[in-house]
Amino acid sequence: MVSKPILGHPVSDPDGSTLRDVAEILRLDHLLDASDPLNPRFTRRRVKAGDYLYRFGEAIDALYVVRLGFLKTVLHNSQGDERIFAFPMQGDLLGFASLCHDHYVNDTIALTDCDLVRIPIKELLLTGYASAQLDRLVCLAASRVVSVERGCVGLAITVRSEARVARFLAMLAKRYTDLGYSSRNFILPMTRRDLGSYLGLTLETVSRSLSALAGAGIISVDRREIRILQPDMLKLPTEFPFSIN
Amino acid sequence: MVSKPILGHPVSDPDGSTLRDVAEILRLDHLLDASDPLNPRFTRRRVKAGDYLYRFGEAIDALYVVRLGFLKTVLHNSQGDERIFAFPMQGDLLGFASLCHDHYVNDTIALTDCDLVRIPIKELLLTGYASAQLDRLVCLAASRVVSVERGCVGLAITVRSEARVARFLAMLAKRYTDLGYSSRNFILPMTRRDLGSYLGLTLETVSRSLSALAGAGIISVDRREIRILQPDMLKLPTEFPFSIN
DNA sequence: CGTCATGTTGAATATCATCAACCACGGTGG
DNA sequence: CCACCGTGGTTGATGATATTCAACATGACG
Repeated sequence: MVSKPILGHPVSDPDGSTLRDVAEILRLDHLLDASDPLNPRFTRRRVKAGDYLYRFGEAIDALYVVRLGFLKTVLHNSQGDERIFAFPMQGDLLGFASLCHDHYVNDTIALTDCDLVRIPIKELLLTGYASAQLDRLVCLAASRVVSVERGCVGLAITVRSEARVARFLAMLAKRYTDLGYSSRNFILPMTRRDLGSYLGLTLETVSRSLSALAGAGIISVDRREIRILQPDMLKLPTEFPFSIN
Repeated sequence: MVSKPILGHPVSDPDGSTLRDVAEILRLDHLLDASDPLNPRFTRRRVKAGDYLYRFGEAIDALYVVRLGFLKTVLHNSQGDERIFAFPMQGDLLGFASLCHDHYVNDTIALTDCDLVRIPIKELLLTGYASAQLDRLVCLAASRVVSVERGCVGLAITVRSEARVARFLAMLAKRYTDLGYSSRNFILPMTRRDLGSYLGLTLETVSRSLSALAGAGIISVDRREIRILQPDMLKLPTEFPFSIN
């Protein structure tokens, strides 16, 4: 099942990936030179739902690219409560913020069973070898990380809670569309609490906002199952003029 | 004046910078190989207070590293109001979020007279030449951008307005310390409105929060002039356990 | 079948935005 | 020199909105 094609990109080996595989997962394969048959091979890593990909403070030895599944990126403060600031999914780069430190600066936890490609730091920061192409890939993927996270800042600041939730759903739907999945029906991979932490709201407010959107006939909600009835109505409030992704 | 040493890092040429200069401004010079005397030379760019460094939608041709001064990074939405999501200062990398697009994805405006080093995109994404070292520098500087911006997300989401303002001041003080300036007395380079836009507050709330902190004896405020009286009290509410920077 | 995690909904309270008045400062022009 | 005006900043009163505390519903799992 894992070795099957993902969105039309066949994977040569269930336990390893070429640089080309990585580029395809990142949707940056158009930037790769057609040559390079003897690419480095990257190992695969699988993480079960609820397990940690890495923990705050661990020595950083690799970045990851998500091939399948959902995760959450969590920061714990000294009082013990947590703040989620990203829900990485297929095609996202993980660990980049930690690169300039010598340890991971957050916890990253799988929300669903996940399948990732492991990019060793050595591979990345070493001069020579095929690193030039890899550097370019990582640079551009990282740029996208920044770009997306800026959207999230705007999202978290927007005043009306209903608008925040609506925009989050719109962003998620857009990402599903880009990946070739249905953007009308999907499952929220995170709890209301997680979503609230991400959006800067309490879980009750998230629940109320979802109910309100459902009451207005814009979506229908059944626990984690979301059905978008009026896509246009989701994006309208305080839309930002750059593409999230 | 511009050609004078900055924080002990002499600059060889007032109108050009070597890769080593860039590394020093980024405070990443320890990562550079000692060799490479024939580095690429980067041009300097000066921007007057109030002027644009670049505008949303312009074709992206360069990243910038701030050598001196303060700027603001602004996103305008369709309704015409603006949202600030960064106040780049000395040692910061600019434009990285735009790298994965073919145009700048925000407006960047100088708050004070600024002096920047221009890093052409061609230089960056070209294989060969001294690009390996430059790539490494940019990658790590970009990682820091992400790291800092995540702190800002947490900042913008934190519930109490007073805590947001306090944490912002603490962050700014820390950055001044790192640059070798006084962390007890400094001038806010931005208006209350800008600060509010950045923190997700109105300018009135920012003003009130500053007054409240002053009333508690934690700081003293005279328009843009801030004096920190009790540094410990600034960081206490909802402190995040990773270093901003 | 009970227990736990998750989610919904209600009522009371705290907090921030809004609207508004006012002050200080810097520049311009009479 | 001073009146005038615009920008930036402070402070107050009021109302909208989200949080908090709480009760209850539902589904998963042993």
